[in-house]
Amino acid sequence: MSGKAHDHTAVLTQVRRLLPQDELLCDLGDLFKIFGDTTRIRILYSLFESELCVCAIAELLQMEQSAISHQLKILRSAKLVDCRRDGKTNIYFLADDHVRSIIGQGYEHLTEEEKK
Amino acid sequence: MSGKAHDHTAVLTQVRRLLPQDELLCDLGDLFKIFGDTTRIRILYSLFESELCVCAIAELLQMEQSAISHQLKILRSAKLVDCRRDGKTNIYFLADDHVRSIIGQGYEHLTEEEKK
DNA sequence: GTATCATATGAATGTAAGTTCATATGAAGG
DNA sequence: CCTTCATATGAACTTACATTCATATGATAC
Repeated sequence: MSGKAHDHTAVLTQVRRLLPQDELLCDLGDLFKIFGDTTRIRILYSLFESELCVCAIAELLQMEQSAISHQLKILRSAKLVDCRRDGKTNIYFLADDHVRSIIGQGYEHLTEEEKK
Repeated sequence: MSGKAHDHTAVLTQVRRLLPQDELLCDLGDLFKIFGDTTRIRILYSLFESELCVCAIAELLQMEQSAISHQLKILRSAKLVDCRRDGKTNIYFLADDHVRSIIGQGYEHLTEEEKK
């Protein structure tokens, strides 16, 4: 894109070799994008303690049931949560322990910056 | 927000006790939002191997220097990368090992889903 | 000083995405 | 059947945000 600049072909060929495929990098971005929303983070955190039905989450977060449903659909399509039917209600729960690890790492980054 | 629904006050009071403050949840969302962009992920991944100047990153990712600069500013304000002057160029590098851990956890989640 | 390279930045633009509203689906009870 | 509760979903609206373009800053060399 840029015109000719100072040379860094040496470093670049090495970095380029070790850079993952675009598809993986894209998938990673998409995954983290899902964690990048306060509502979804709050939903996931809620499910840390207990599985919950949709209206319980809505009540807990003081949000419309519809908004929660939309977000749960996104979380589900990313395989971060799953659900089962129980009569009229749908019970949602964490589908993956990576959710805890990922959020945990983020938490650590934040609290370490705090100390400085 | 919703009208009266079936009762879950019991679970909710417990979950509510263990739910972090809104400010922390918000900060977590903001942090992950930064990882939720392919360009920024690619920049971070590039810096896994070696520190790089702005125009090297731009050349590597085949993007405008301006776009890279804007994203580096965001990464820097989140304390994920840092930079130092070297003559006319600015050399950027990872500021934090959590970057590797966070991306690593995301990577594991993706590859595990792959297997299923 | 001036010229040039490397980078930063502000404004504008286009697009993605979260919430709301209205409504549809689906299950249980009468 | 019909009603009600729980949830899902599509459309519209609004805001956030990534990129581009033009330009400013900053450093080196002459």
